[in-house]
Amino acid sequence: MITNKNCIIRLSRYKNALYRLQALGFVKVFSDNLADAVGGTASQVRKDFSIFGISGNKKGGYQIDSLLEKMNSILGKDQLQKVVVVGAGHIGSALMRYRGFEKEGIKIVAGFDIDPAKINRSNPVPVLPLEEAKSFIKSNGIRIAILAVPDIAAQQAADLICASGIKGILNFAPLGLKSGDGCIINNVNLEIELENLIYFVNVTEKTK
Amino acid sequence: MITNKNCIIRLSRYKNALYRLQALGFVKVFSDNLADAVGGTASQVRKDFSIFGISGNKKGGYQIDSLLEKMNSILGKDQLQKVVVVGAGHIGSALMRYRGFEKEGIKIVAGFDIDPAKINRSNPVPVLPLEEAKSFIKSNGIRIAILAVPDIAAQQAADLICASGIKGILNFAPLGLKSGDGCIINNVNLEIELENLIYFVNVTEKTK
DNA sequence: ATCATATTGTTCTATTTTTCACAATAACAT
DNA sequence: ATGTTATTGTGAAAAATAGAACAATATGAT
Repeated sequence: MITNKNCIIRLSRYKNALYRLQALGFVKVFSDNLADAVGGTASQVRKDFSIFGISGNKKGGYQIDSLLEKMNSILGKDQLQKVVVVGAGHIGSALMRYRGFEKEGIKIVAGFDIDPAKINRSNPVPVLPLEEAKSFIKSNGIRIAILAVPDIAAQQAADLICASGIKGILNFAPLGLKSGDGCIINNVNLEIELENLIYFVNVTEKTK
Repeated sequence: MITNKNCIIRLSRYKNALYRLQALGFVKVFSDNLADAVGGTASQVRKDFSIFGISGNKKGGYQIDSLLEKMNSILGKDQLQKVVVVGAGHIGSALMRYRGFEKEGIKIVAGFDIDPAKINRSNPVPVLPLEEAKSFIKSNGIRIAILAVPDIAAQQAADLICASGIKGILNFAPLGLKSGDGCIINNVNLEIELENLIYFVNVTEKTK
């Protein structure tokens, strides 16, 4: 089993680059093309492919359509992924309206909030009371949730949805969460991302 | 010079955890407390500190306030960071309204968009025409930008703001950008984050 | 048919990152 | 004062990751 997160992230990037190349009319691709496209080395592309059991043709490179097929299968994109958003504040609402997930086979099917003012059952993506989250998640077999609640509420909300059957949480709360049982948490911390960027901008300024 | 991005990210996490501990009334902290708080090992906490030249007291742990002072200085948080958002769509607008940056000393001072319908000069965070970005960035000495435009427009927008003096871009467009000259690009790719989460949820389901 | 060439796939090497282990030592107890 | 203990700080070991190198080989040229 592959545990290298960066490796999986590269796989996603390869896939995205391949779609762009395909749209431009390319049918096959070489490891160095792909390396260029995602900003890596040709060696690493081939190494990654080898890890995933993807093979090409000596001197002939890789067929883009068959590459995409394999990658999509590895990434679990052969079936629509239904996702819920917990927290309908600025970030949560923006994610519910964001169209970028559709082309990736990811569909946000509902949002949840404790604030009655945020409830709206007739939205394209309905926003429901948090109390309904458990039954909704269970009856729809949802496994993935996006958590976009204020940090104070984050752990409690995480516990709730984990107990409801959620297996993976993309956490936007600026706070590390404890995940009980078999629930995986990936953090997207915008403050930290910006801080990080600021740090590297500062140090490169200084050393210049 | 430290080039290890994860190390800097951990530093931010330590800092955030320290603020929480401080709010709870703690005055000093030990490496294993911090490790618990951020989900790491005590060894790594001490090693990280050692890398940054942060030292504590044998048997006495670390004084939280002095730790925070040093970390904030390393992370460049001794001065307010002014940031602009390019692209006032769902994500861009949500970021402009997001309050979480303030407490980190990060202030979004303006947004920019090409769509005249999005322009609003009287907003708390004004949204201005993209044509004004260059002069605004230059005259206000902005170094950091958040890029939240559709992928088609991303490279062009990145080039524009780099040429205007931006030194670091937090890129939300689901696309790797080429950065000319001395501009650093950090990518936040939500589709890839979700894909990654789905992958790991799938593999842990299978192996269970 | 043979040769030259381009490209993969994989092994081996180098680098980076994390973890372990323990000496040094400050605080506390007796 | 002396001894005991808890905790840091760091050097060395281990693990993980990335990169280089090159043999294998399919393709196309002559």
